[in-house]
Amino acid sequence: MDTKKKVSLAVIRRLPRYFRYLSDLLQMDITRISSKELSARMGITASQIRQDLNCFGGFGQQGYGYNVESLYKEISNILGLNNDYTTIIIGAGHMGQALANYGNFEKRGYKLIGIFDVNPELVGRKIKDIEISHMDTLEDFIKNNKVDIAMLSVPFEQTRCVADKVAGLGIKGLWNFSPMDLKISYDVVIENVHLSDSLMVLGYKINEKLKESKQQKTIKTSKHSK
Amino acid sequence: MDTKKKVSLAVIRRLPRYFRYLSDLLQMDITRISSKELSARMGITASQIRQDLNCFGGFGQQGYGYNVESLYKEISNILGLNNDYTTIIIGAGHMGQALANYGNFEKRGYKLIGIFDVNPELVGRKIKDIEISHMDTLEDFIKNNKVDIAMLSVPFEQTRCVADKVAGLGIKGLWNFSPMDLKISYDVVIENVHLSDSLMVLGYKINEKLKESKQQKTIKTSKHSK
DNA sequence: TAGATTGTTAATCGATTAACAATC
DNA sequence: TAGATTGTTAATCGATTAACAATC
Repeated sequence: MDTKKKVSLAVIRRLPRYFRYLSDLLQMDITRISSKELSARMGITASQIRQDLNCFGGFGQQGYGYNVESLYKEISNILGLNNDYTTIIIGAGHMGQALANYGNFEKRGYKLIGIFDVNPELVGRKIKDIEISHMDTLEDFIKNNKVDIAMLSVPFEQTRCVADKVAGLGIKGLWNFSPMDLKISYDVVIENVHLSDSLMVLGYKINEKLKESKQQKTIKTSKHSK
Repeated sequence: MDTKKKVSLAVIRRLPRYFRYLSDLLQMDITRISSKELSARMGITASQIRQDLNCFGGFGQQGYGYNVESLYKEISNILGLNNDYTTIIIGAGHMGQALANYGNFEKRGYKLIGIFDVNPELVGRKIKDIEISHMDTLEDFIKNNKVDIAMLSVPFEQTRCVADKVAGLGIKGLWNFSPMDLKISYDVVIENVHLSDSLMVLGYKINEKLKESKQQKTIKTSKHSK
């Protein structure tokens, strides 16, 4: 029946950006915006903005543009930000702690309800009113609580095993911080972060720019020498 | 002169993945690999692998495939992992501390040489032998030391200002952890992380899957009721 | 030599951009 | 009504995949 074409991941990955820019506009008390204006702000084409938004519905009005507040709400809805997901953090090392302490997730409806680690020195300590529990209690916890998302910040070697375990227990999504591409047999959605990949790409870009400027110099020099 | 076409970002973003898989193969003492085998492991087409690698050179050999070690080295080189970049962390909150404590960056040639924060309670404390300095000393530090990369983990509101400052001081790359798209006038390369965007995408995917399975149920039910 | 597998060209697919009729 | 701007179709561009001659 519903033969709507599936929205491409490229579009999805732009949604949080739209959300951020609309949120900014809202804060600046701007009530309406045209695709052209938004295009100038975001640095993408107006055509793409209209194309993107129309994957989900006709949110605009000819001759007027888009109402900032209602578009903001629409995109929140599409992203599921009104859904009140529950999350747990597995691995309370430095990265796990940073995630636990990051307040913005709660604001967006991601409620942290548990933190787990194997390290007895960490177990019992509290982060933001949540006590770190031992990994041994993880299985029972998931069975007794509705847990939507597990944030994985365990060491590389343990990632696969932990991921498989929680996936088997019926968690819906995995947010993976380990530099490893998770492939899970269970019916679970995965989003990889791969910080080190990102840093390597930065390194590449720097390298590239350096080479370019060297080449520029060479060209200049050879001109002079002629 | 050099009319080679610029390699697309899509290809660049796959390089760290190749690097990881080759690193794994090396550890497993596998000396050669065909694009077909690698394809099976990585879940991308053999064609794409060959196409990607050929952007940088003919690293393989007909009838044989690729030598794992030499390909590994080639990709390290392309990514600039033998370059010994120096880095500083600006913002020593939880995320900054997590970054400082993450050992793998050093291994890849990213050497942390400074950490900065405005918080007097943090200034003076040490992370991995590096004392946290006050932000006021940042400018002098960059002038007196070659700093390639600044990792920005400051609060949202301060990101733009800090980014502009360090860019003006001649830093080559910015690794931005704030949920804000940096646009810098200076000649600096930027890589954004945007963790919250990633989490929102995960939320979307979960939402989507949920809708699908509900639809499935509806279809089943309507069949029964017929 | 025969088999395997690359490098590379051509075909396909998908995503972005341009154009414009519809309409507020 | 005239001007603005959308929604949407068509054109273009780029990225992925298929195919195969070259060659180890």
